[in-house]
Amino acid sequence: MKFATWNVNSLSVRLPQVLDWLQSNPVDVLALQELKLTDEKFPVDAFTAAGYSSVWFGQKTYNGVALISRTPAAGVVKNIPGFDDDMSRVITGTVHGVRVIGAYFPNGQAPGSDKFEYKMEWLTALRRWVKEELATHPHLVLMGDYNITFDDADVWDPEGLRDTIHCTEEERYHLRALIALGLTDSHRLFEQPPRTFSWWDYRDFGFRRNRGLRIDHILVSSALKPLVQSCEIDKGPRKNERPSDHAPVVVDIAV
DNA sequence: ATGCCTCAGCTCCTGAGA
Repeated sequence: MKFATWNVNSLSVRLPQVLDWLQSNPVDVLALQELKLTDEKFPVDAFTAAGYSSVWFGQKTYNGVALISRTPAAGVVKNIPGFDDDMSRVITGTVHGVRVIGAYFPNGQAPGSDKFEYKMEWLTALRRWVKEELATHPHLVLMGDYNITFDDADVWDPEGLRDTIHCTEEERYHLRALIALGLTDSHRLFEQPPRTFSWWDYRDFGFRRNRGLRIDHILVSSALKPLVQSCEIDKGPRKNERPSDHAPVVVDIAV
């Protein structure tokens, strides 16, 4: 099975690109983030016509997540149970026995800000939710836009960006705490080219200069780890006209 | 230069993203 995650930065704008990409990359599950549309505007018919089932959790202007899958997702849960949140950031469902959590982690803006504090609380709540889900679903994939880099290798300018948002020790602590639940970063299971990123700033020719960050991740449970065949970041869509600032990440798991 | 793009919306500027 192939699993992919893609922050599309407005599904209304990016729908044709998503459909094109799915046609060339017929993955089994695609997690989308930053839909930036309300539930009634979700283009369910377009995905149905493309042979995909959809579950979604939209929001006006900001956030919004979805799971697009070849076979319908079961046991769908929206956001983090027990964590009061007015933003639509998480959608969970089971596809072919694999529990899939698609998540749009908070940006956090800047260390010390209210939004950073919210990010920390959200990360603590997410970890509890993932731990609960792992207890009943040994086959689990946690994927999405994490808005956190693991270490310097994920950052185009580690010195210049040290301790800035996405690169702080506090954020990385939470990322390691997710790993400590028994999850593995599928990207690092394989030899990867240096300076491999998943996001590039729209400004200042960020993509052309490969000034990016690796902040979109696919973490897999310990039962899935030995079954992971590949993990690739597809820079193709970033070369489109009017691209998302993020590229899709794709993992192939023999399950 | 708290900017440089891009997107949404109470749209001709502002907030947010990362």
